[in-house]
Amino acid sequence: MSELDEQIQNRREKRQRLVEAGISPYPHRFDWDLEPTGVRQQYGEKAAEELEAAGIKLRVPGRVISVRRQGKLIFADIHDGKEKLQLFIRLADVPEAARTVLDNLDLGDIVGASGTPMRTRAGELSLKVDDLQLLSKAVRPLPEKWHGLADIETRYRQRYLDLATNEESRRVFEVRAGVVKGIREFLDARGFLEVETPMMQVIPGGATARPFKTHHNALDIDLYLRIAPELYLKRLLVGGIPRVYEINRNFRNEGISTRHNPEFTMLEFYWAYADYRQMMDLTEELISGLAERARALLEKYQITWEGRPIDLTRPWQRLTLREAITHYAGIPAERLETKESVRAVLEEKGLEIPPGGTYGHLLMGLFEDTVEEHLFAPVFITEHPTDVSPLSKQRPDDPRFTERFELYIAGMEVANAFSELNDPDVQAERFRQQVAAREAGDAEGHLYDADYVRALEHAMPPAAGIGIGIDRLTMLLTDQQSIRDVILFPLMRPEAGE
RNA sequence: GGGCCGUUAGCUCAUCUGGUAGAGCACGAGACUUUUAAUCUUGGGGUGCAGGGUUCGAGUCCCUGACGGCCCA
Repeated sequence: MSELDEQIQNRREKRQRLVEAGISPYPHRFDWDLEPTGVRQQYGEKAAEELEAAGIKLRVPGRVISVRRQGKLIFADIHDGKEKLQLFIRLADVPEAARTVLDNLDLGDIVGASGTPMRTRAGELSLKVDDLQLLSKAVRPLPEKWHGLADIETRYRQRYLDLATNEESRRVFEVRAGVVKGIREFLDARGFLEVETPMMQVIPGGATARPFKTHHNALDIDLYLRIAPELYLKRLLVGGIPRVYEINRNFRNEGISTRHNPEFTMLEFYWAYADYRQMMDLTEELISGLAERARALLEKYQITWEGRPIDLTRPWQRLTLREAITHYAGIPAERLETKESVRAVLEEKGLEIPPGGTYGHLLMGLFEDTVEEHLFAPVFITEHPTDVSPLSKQRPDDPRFTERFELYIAGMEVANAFSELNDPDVQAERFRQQVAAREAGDAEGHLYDADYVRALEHAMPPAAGIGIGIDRLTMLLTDQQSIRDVILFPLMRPEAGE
């Protein structure tokens, strides 16, 4: 018999013995007073005499993660996913049924203990147990406790084992929840309305990406999983919701990497009567606040990336795209003014000429290849070319560029925002240009959305809008280098035999 | 899609140049009434990712494939 089969069989036999003794291995409920974390919070500071004098009775549930048997005395640690509590059990103190449970107890079992908080000779806060109940029998063993579960593949495929054994992993997802909660509090306090817009769309818009395709049988139409909620949220601006946001999933049918999962979570919000400069101020405030929250949850002195501290002190640097290229790649400003001169720079540096081939594509390509990697401290990169920003408002003084910014922190693009284009005729023309580019072979060009143009014809207030990737933001705040470490169940190829 | 790396006991990892696969934890049996990575005695546990090849002999060398990781596109 293999090792694993043997352990499982042992556990199943123990379970059978319990059943034969009239003890259910899966009872229906347990009325409890505190979990281990709560017991620590409430009694962690109390002295031994104080606890003894108080003589409090508590019922505490948790998973057994460690057992130290010492003759007629048993020490066991139970865990609630966050903290552990030691059970101090004298066999003489507990009823027959509890002794049967203890005789057949395994690591990983979930139990409910009744007893009195006390302190052992070694000073460890413990529950002096007078009764113990099995709440759920584990017939399969947990990974070893000391090293935890290290195998990356198993951590992603069997996240429950990762969470059950690795404290750090659990923390990351607590921070993620804190980030989302913090965003809601921040926006709700400023009068933003949270909404949900379609995930299944007839015309996938609002971003440049390849969509997932699906089909609705009753209507017999092809649908696409959304690549962004943008165009729907702006329809709501037209409809008279001047401050609106959505935190939800987007889907992009592209490669998988440490920074890309096919489904990922985005915050988008739209703020009527404001422009992209005001949006930069608000973004600083929002993300600084979220960083504070993350620091508190992680009990960290400072946010770090690959161990290197990130200085989030405001205000953050603001550079135009062209200034950034001049500063980081040493290209004179005058060489960034025309398509031909930018192409010459790319050729001189031996860099790839991006497809699409417009001035904007070339300038963005140069930026990505020479600047992005240097952007560690938070920096707003502004004024992206108009032809790569089909939903952004142009600068009044130079229509080649838009009122747009991307926020970079630790080399990662964290946010993308702009003053929203609300002239219906200009928007229609931009869509036409995108469609033409698509027909010329640019697979990522936007599709023409006639209803969206019609909505703009009814007047959309001037507004600034932003998209912030929740996964990447969580990576940044928790110092996790892979997006798979901040998504509970990242997409994996199915295991053999599935 | 390309390059490099990984896959050995339930878990974490060893096994130099090819010569009968080991440890710690976990597991079984026993001892122990203040342990906390408990300790002590003792025992069991392997399709070395899969398939093919070279060889007297392959976990180890070669080829193909699967899954995963990192980097690049």
